[in-house]
Amino acid sequence: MFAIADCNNFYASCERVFQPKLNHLPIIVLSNNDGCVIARSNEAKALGIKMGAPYFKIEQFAKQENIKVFSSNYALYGDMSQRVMQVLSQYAPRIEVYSIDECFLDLTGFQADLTSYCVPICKVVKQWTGIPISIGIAPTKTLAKLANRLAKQGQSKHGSVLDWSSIDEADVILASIALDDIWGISRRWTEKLQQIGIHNALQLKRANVSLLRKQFGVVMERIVMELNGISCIALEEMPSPKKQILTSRSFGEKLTEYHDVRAAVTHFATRSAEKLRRQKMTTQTLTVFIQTSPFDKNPQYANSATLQFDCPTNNSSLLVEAANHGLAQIFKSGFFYQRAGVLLPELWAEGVEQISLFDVADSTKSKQLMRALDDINKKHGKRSIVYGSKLLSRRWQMRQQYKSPSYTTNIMELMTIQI
DNA sequence: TCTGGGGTCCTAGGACCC
DNA sequence: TCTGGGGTCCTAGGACCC
Repeated sequence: MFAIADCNNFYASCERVFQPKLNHLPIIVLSNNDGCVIARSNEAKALGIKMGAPYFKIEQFAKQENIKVFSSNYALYGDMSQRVMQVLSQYAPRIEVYSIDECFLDLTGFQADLTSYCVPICKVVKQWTGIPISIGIAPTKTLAKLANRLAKQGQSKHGSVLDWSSIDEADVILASIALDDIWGISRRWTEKLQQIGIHNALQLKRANVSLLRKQFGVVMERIVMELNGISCIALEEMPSPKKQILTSRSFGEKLTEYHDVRAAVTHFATRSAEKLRRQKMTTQTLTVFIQTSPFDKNPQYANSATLQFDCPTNNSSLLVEAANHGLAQIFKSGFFYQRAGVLLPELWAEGVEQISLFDVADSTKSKQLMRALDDINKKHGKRSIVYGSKLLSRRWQMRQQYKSPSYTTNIMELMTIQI
């Protein structure tokens, strides 16, 4: 038996915790670079703001309707997420933190009425963190997600909690659910399913499984089984180690100069190395890529370069050097670059890598240097020590015009109260 | 002027092994 | 007249998630 707890309009709710005057007012949160809408309060949804809408297209409307706009503040959202997850973890022997705002709970074997068990969870999370959540309960993850969606739509007699098994005519409900509201089914598959006469969740539940397996593969087969109440997607308690690490950004403005892009790439390589070390991993491969904007009417260009290290490493200096080397190979002047990134596509656990027969580098020294670097940056602020090529330019940095303070993670940005 | 940033899994096909 | 059986690894592309 699964429950899924899902924070309502999570990013918008995080902003509201620290500005309660915004309760009941329309709020939107923008993606990095203040590009697209990625979260909306219910009031903003009611005004017709679409998920993913480019901000510059709705800016006028937002002003006109007095919608409160925020840049993404991931320091805040990440910290608030941890608080919510910590509370939830007290209510089940096993949980799976599925995303920044969602968590599966294993309720297998619980004797109590599950709805009565979960209603207080919502209350406590709200009281202790300020974040409103909804809970869906079902024998499979897929059905739990559907129950959660129905709860959010106000279709439960118990407020924000809905147990799938308490629904009298589940098939009638299923018939009213669109295909792309099902977890794992998006636009392409919706179109493909409609072509073979399947138009809603009930039809998919009753469809011929082996036929669907042939046409769509095992992923679709699992979805159909799960709709039928047969659990195929297990709870994954331990986060599995990362298989790749990507650091990339759109630039705050289009860049044409090599040194501007180089500064960005140096930063991405440094960040990637930091992520590697935090996860105690190394990489033997680095890919650096650059691209112009697909929306740009100017000539388009995109390219990448992949470099190999002699031995797996997480040394920032080596990654920065490789990224700069790769950039030199692919950079062409005359283009308006919009985005760049550094990808580490295959990772190793630190210490298990194959070293080179001829490697004479003192790896102990390298490790000590990186530890000193990380310690200093931790103690004295994130960017106390940086690589020189990052200082060539700041023009790549993203726009964040509407960012709220990092209330919970930066002592300098604590909330102030006037009496 | 202005359109995000991370990830994962599966499959088919080709190359290769004994 | 007739030419096996059982595998692995890698890659690209396509789909999906939040």
